[in-house]
Amino acid sequence: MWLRTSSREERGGPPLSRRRIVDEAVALLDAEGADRLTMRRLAERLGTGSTTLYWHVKTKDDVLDLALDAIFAAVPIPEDQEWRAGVTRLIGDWRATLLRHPWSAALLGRPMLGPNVLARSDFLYAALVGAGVTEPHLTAAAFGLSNFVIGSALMQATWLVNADAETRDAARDHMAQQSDRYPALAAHGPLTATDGWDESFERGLNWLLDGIEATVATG
Amino acid sequence: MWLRTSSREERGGPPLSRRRIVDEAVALLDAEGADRLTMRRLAERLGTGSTTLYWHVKTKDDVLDLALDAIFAAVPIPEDQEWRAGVTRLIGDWRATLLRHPWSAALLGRPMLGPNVLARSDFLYAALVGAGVTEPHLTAAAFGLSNFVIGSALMQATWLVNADAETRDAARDHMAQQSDRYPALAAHGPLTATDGWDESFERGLNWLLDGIEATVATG
DNA sequence: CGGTCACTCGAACAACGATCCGATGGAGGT
DNA sequence: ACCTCCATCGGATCGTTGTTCGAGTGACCG
Repeated sequence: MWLRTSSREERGGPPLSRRRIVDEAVALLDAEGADRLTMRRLAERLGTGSTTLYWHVKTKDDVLDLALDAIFAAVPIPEDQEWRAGVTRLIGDWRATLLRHPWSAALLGRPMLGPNVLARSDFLYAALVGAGVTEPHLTAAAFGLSNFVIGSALMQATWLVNADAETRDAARDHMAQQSDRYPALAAHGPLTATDGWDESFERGLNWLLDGIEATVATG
Repeated sequence: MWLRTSSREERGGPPLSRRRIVDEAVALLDAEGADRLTMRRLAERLGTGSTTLYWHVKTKDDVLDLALDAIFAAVPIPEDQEWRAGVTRLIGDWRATLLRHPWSAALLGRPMLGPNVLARSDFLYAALVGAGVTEPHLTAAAFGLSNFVIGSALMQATWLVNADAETRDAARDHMAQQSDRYPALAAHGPLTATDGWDESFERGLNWLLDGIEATVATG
């Protein structure tokens, strides 16, 4: 009896649940990246066998979908704000969350239909409608803002993930070596520098918001 | 001698080369999608052994990087146009190419440093500089436009790839079932419809271009 | 003719996602 | 106290993947 191996202490704390699996998956993704997430490794961190996970979850893709939606719980839904301030905050927090979990960039190519994502998309639509934006500008505004955040986070996360000095230096050398072939790029584009990205993001976001705001003024 | 299996006719035509591998990889990706691309299957289509590919290419990721860059050869670099028309064309063709090869969306999370991508980025920078856009607006403009195309194509390709009626209907049902939880979304957002995307894309692009144009007017 | 060089490929390895089938253990009934 | 049931777990295993190793093959050059 005391030699039993399956006491709750020797396993990973509370009983296994979909919730615990997803939380641990996010932790593992944060720590080691998207390609290091394995059902076996995930199970090991949870103190269970790998096959046990399949009782709570149908496939590995489900884990990824759930993990991707889970991180957006950290994006607060603004309340009682003027529409533009609220949208700016939502989009900014959205981007910050994507960048805090750079592995999420690689997963953006799958349908995002989780409750957290839907709730925040719903807020976005509601805020735009409340601002007086009407079709066909409404769809364009919602899509434009979403696409802008996603693209922005994807590009920046690409360089956050490959942040090893080797890749970075190789890229810089590669560019410098062919600076005659890409003159404008060599003169202005620090492609691997993530310094001005926050400011650039804000600028682009404001261009979009200005355009959206103009449609409600002129109809 | 006549029993020899390695005559050129029994293998795949001309001798193997990096060029042929990449072309066939693009064809395979177009035909079956990103997850069906296997070194073995790719080799089979080329009429060679799977391990032979590793003589011309270091890893599978190299094949993906090369294939991703290869498709942008189909994006013509505009010439002799007013800057806004040229940029609009470039971005539009860029998006069209991404959508013509929907598997590319899943690969956008990797550094794009191929010659085709760099040449077109160089044109974008040059066009903006020629228009009189200066820092810090220049970086923001280039990033904003790039991010917008990438995000837009990524979102739309997500639904092109999962275009099976099953997934689509399931998504629609899932939304309709919880329309009380997401009222604004249910009222306006046909998330799975790709109808108005072209128009929405153009609208968003023009908002960005308007904003960029304004910075050159006011300094 | 001998040798070098570019190129090819079968066998093999480790790791992966996924699944079968059996073991375990606690709750609840009798 | 015993049995039954069912949620929960895991060892063994299957098929597939990316990649390496070393042995080949033929063309070309001296």
